[in-house]
Amino acid sequence: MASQTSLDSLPLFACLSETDRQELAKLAVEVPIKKGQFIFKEGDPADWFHIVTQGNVKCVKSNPEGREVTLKVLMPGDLFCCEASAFSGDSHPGCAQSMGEGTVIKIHRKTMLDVIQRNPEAAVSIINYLSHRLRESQDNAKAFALDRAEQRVAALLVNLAERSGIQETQGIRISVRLTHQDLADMAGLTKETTSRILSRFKKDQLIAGHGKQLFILHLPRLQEMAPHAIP
Amino acid sequence: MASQTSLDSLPLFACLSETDRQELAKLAVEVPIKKGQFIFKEGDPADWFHIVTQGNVKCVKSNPEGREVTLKVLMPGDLFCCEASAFSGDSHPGCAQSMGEGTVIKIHRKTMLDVIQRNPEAAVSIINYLSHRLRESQDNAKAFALDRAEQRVAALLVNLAERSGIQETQGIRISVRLTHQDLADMAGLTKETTSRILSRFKKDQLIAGHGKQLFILHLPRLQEMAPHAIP
DNA sequence: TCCATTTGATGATCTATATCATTGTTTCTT
DNA sequence: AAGAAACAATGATATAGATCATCAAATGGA
Repeated sequence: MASQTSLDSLPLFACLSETDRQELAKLAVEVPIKKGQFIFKEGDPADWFHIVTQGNVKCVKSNPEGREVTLKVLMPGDLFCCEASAFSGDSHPGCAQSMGEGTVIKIHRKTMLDVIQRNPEAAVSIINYLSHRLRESQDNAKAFALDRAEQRVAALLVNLAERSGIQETQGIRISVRLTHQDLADMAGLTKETTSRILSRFKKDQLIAGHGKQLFILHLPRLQEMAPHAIP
Repeated sequence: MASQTSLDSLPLFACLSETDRQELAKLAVEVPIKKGQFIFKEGDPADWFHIVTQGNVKCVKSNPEGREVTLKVLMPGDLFCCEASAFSGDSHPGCAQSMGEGTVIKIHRKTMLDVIQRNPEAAVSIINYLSHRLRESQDNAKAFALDRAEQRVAALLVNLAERSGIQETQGIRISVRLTHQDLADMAGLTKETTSRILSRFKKDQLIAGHGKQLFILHLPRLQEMAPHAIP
């Protein structure tokens, strides 16, 4: 059973009545997650709807040779597994793996369907969320198909800065701790190529970083490097 | 105003009451489309919800150098532009271009929102549709990031066979007419690479084709070549 | 039906990024 | 705090697929 406060703070459920929210809190399950732990794996039945409340979770797919792509790094508040047609009860199309200590809330598919049936506004929130995720995913696919390694890394850094950046004196700190391999998996590159590009960015004073602590020093130049939509 | 019959045949609206459907038909606009015509372009305001009723429409994105990716080829019955957050009134993240003669139905964002608010089942249909599209798009991104050219072409042919294939004596005919450039744009490759791979497939008796008429001769072998989900 | 235009096939060459390899640095574990 | 393990930096080399180029075949508009 999830604590009342964790559900209250989710914009997704902001539109629910107090009673409905209490009802939902009773049926939701809060689970702690540890670094590296799989919340579900590709092919598992998708009976639960998940929401990250603390920490970060990555959605990954891999090929038989063991190479991986990270399709999305989830931040607190993000839904996941809905992309797996949790609603229609399909199996998971990819793995969800915790990137550190954290918590997720699990809500059963049926409970969620019930909430949606009774709250058209919640349904619209979810539709908007999914539209947004679809758009992101298509952007990503486009980047893999058309953009150069350097552009992809620049776009990735901009995205991370926007989604998890904290303004500090030295620059924008990326609050998610990521290895070069993690970044490579997100950009669809090898760790070596990613490392070389980051070295170049450091030399050009676009970023700084000791170890896994990353700082964006010059966001505008990175934004310029990342491909723009065509007018 | 859209004809009653075209709306009736859409699974998406199957759950609506007769009255609601008539209401919707009155507010929906049916538009003929010609080959090459843009239904909307990247950046246009997304005020309309579109459904293909006849013909094929492709969703494309391009880079400043003029290279293109086709993110999806829509068949009759497919929604589009919803991925553009039509619901929240954003602008289109990509272009929609007709691949031949056809028809689309346009429903205004507000009308659609209204239908959803009053019909929770319609909302659930749309959520399922979006989940499915997100899943597809993520599969696609994974393929661009990890799969080889040949695997991507094989997977593309399998997908086309499933979605538009017609069993005939010679094999499965792909009912959508596509040039090598079209296939290349879908697989994230150049037309030359695609052409070479198709030549190889022809030599190996996996496919056949005169001109733009494509036949799948050996679906199982193509399915084997296309990457599988890992168990 | 004929000719212009678009599309397909295929060779030669180039290049961005992967792969392989090594050494130094940071981060965990106890 | 020390040693083990994971990670980063960077050079050398390989390669899948892009690019450039040419000619043949199919398609479509007059």
